[in-house]
Amino acid sequence: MSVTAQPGQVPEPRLPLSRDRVLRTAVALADTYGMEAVTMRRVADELGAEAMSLYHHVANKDALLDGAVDLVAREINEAVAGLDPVPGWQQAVRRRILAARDVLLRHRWAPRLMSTRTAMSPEVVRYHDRLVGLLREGGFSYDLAHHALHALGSRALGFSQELFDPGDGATAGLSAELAADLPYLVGMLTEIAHDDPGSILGWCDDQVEFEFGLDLLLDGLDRKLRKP
Amino acid sequence: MSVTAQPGQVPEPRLPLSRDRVLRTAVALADTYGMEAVTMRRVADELGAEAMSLYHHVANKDALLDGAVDLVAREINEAVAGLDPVPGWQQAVRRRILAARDVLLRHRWAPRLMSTRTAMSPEVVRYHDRLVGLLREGGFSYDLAHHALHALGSRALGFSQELFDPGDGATAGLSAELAADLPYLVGMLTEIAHDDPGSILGWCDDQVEFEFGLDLLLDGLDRKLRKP
DNA sequence: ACCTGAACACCGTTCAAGT
DNA sequence: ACCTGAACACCGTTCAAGT
Repeated sequence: MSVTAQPGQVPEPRLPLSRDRVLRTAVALADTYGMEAVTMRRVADELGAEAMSLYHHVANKDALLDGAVDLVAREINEAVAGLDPVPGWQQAVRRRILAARDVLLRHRWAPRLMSTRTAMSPEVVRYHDRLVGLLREGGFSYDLAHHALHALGSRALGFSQELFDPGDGATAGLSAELAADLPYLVGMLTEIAHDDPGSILGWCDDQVEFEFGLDLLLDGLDRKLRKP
Repeated sequence: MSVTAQPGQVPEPRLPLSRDRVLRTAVALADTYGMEAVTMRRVADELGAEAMSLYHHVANKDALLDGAVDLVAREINEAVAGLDPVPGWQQAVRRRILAARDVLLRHRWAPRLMSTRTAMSPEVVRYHDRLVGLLREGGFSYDLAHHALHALGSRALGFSQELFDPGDGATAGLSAELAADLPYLVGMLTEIAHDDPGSILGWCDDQVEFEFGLDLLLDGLDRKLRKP
């Protein structure tokens, strides 16, 4: 129903669409309902428009997803830019990466999308440029910095691939039959359950494990830096 | 056209479908044409059947993909089982992971799928059980082995997330304007191009970088093992 | 210029029906 | 039991048409 403006009532003049509004809507939808809710029809609906209208602001769905990733990466760069300087390259890199991680924890769909996108996000590239800058200031050769980026992989941006999410019942799914074939995993689970009772379901603290892996890499890099 | 058997000619009695045939066909399709070719209709077509027939052997598409991942993981476990024993936990783990990687290089679609699947593959779990076994024999506590699995992440199975694939023109895409904002990445690229001319496009040797990161982690773990 | 409706080619999947 | 055709609800996208 199209209505002309009425006196004394909000005319609802519907903001015109724009690339930025489209991308922000996609991000908001993914934040709230997950990636599978991000369809052209749904995004348009949220904006009070038709699916086809989006194509005037975004080349196609791939471009829309690329744009959404770029928006999140910009948020990371802004968070990282606000960080106080810290002495020591290792601490500086560590804090920067954990700050990036904080942003990604607010957009849990983003890591998977980032690793799927084929086009590279300018903001993601920018993030890595600044990270190399931090390493250079810490005394890294470009060659070692390059290896460092590869070694860190997705950890540089604050996430790492979790192969199983023990949260959804890794142990619960272990039938007695299956367990018999998995002596080491069962041993690991039972011992840790004994040391720390009540932690068997969802027993892996993601943050702790992420930092463990990160520190292992940073320590190793520091050693290579000192005696190449 | 349905034909009755004719004398002197192959009757083409079409093998009956089976879960195994369905899964193998899915893997073969993905190997040859990539994941996007794996649709219910296409898999059925390849088997000379209708899409709906697959549902008698596989619960739905998700189950089909889970099964395909499991098939690849089984291939990894078989390859790994054939490895000669090696002294030293670090070398043993290293060789096992690189053997897993060799298998995944034959199924390039599999890593992405493995990290997307929500259900856990029995064969993937089995792989990790044996890996923990190797660590235990090397003197790891269950606690350190647990941290080690998390630290290795997808590297344990032989892959790691590449954020950009420099193969598709990372440097080519750098306009002069953009480059001005990326002093460190440009510096890195130009220096390495100078040291190793002709390697600018696709200059990152995936295998070398994978092993660099892997060794960094294994060295770090060894240090923790010796003085906890 | 920006937006839209109808239509197309493609999904995964349900259901009732065939053998 | 195993397999199938038609149909449904949902995609992304093209196109011609509206303002």
